[in-house]
Amino acid sequence: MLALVDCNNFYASCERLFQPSYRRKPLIVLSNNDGCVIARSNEAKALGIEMGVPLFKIRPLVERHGIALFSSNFPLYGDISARVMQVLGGMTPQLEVYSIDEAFMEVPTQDLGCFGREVHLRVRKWVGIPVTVGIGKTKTLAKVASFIGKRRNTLYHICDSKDLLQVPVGEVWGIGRAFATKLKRRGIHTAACLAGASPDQVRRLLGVVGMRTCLELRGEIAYPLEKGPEPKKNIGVSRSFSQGVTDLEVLRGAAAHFAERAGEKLRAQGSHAAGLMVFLNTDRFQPNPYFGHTHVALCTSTNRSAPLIKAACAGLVQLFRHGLKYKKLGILATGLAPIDGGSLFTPYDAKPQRMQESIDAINKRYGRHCIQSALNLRNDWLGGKNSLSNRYTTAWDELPEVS
DNA sequence: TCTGGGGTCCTAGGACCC
DNA sequence: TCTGGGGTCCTAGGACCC
Repeated sequence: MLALVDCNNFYASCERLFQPSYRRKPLIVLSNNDGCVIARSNEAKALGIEMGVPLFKIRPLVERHGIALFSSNFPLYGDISARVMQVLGGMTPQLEVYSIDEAFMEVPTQDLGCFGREVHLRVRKWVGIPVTVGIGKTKTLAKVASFIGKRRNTLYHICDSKDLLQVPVGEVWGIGRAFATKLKRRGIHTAACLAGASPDQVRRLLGVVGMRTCLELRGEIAYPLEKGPEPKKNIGVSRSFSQGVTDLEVLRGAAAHFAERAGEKLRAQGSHAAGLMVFLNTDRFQPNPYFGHTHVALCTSTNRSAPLIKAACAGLVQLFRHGLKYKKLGILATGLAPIDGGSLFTPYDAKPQRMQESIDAINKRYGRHCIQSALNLRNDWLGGKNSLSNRYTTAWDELPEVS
């Protein structure tokens, strides 16, 4: 049997962990630039705040009900997530960390209820975060169980066949808006109905992906538990700007920053990139937006910041058109491959490599961005985070104080 | 005025090879 | 007038996830 452990309203719960006065109060967490809602406490959900709505559309509601606002604080959420996963890792022979707030695990005992309750209690006690445990024969059924558990507000739920009747087909893991529309058009409205359909028919309608979901709902494993974390096949960094940017030099600062960040991510997973895709757009909500993208090949595969920055800036200059007001810039490292020491034909120069290692060592010891590209000094593209909480667990000068 | 960021997988079609 | 068969790799686009 498989369990899905899902942290309830994860980002909202993280904020409450260090500011308990917000318990039982409506609270929302906002995306970059305090733009959209990306997490809501149950009280905020009850007020009708939808996932993903832009803040400006719900301002009146926020003020009327005194809803607490938080800017997103990913250093905090990432650290709390790691603690939750560590606790889960101690309770199962096999854990698959699925996202920042979810993990699948093999249930090592016959007593499913006891296991579900124990997982909830242990995470609650050791980390302080509420989780819902869904148990089923497949990942998709564990997801169904978690859906029911959350709706009934229980600590855990074990999937049984009647549950599928209560789950709208669009709520099934793997069925998004487009698939749900196609299914409903053919009279398939619930998970039970999808499970009852013929897998071949579902395959013709939705392709193999849809068919796998159908099989999983019937109790047949199509997505086994994964062993270790696979290295990422793409690594991207992008940001929207709160104010439109017209100045190439400001964009260059942002491009350098993103390339440096991408380099950090590449080095962290031990990969090289062969190229860099650069994206530049104007406001997508205005008429005739500009969407530019270009690919820049790197002379040799690398994960060092300097050549990545150079490539990012080269791509940017290609895409830049005078007189436009840009709202978003992004880069994507492509052609990722593990570092293998290079081949006979790749030129290898140890010096820049050693320099990168030294920079990383200094930054690790004295703080991120202690040494960085001078281009990064131009950071006026950075948007505001008006309601940012402290990094309670990852920054010495922001630790909680007890008086 | 204000609208997130970071991923995955599958499929179809074109280029190219023998 | 007749115009093969089989394979790989790459890319773009669409669907999904949190």
